[in-house]
Amino acid sequence: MPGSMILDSAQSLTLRPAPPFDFAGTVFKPSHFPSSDAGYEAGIYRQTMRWGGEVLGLRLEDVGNATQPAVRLTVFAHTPLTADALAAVAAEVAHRFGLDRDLAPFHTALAGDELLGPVLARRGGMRVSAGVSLYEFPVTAVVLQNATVRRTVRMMEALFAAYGARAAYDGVELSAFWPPEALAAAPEEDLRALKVGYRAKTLRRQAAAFSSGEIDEAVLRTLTKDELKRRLLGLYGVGPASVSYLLFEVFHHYDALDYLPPWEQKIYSRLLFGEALVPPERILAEAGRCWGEWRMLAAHHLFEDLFWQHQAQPIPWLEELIRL
DNA sequence: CATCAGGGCCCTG
DNA sequence: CAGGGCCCTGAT
Repeated sequence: MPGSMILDSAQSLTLRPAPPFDFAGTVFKPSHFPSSDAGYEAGIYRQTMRWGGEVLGLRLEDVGNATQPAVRLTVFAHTPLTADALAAVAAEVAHRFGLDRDLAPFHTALAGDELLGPVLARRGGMRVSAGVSLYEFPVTAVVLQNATVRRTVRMMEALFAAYGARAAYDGVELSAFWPPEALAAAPEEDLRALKVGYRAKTLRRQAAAFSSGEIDEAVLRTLTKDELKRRLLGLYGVGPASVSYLLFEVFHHYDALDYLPPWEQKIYSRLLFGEALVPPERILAEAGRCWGEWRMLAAHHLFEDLFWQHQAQPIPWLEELIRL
């Protein structure tokens, strides 16, 4: 990998999400596998972002309070962005981190929920967020398939090392994603050398779909959930599990809980029923009954809250499920 | 040493 | 719609 690029131009602006807002719960999802393109420490979130052919460095910091939430966004770049480009980046960041959404109706509807109420009191205002792009998200879904977390992390880092970049800014050095063209052009055997196995084919085909312009995220954002789901399932390597993640984390459909993969099944079995393993249909039915159109958002709150608790004080049964 | 499942999905019959 | 196969690892 070439040396890291220095991003020494910094431009800042302030984003103002509607209350309630939880900064930490929004930028850092403890249930996600760690990856070197992002980091959260001492109340500051940093991640790289490939944007318009450039690698940018983002820094997000909480500068608000309960009644007037505010996020200071600083965009680091090799050369300063134009005012329009900076505004476009800010709008994209606001979208990716759900800062353009209002969770007040969700809170009003479910503050009295037996399971969710206490979680909302602790972590109320946590947004649904995915820092990565629509192309990058399926990459992370693909390295999760049929793999334990340890292997997922290795595959992801091997891909960063071979095809990504390194960016130094704001006192840190982080990895950055590659443009889809880079993987679309890579020989399958080169990818296999990174020990991604059968995923090599998937990664190439997805990269090709994005580099050819066949996918237009702006158009996808305007589709209904069902139509969007149909289109996303057309992406090679995206099946029922990945499409749920996409609908929820990238497109912010708060009701995208119609399928439960095995790992989630185990965790929600404990959370909702206090049992080791409950059939997925029963979990889905219970979520629909309790939370209706908010079912995935509510489930996400319970899920992340559990991982926050686990960080503070390890939970044995969860420890076993997070097999590194 | 062999076997198997893992935070799926594709393809075939 | 069911089930085999897929890369590689770590657990058994």
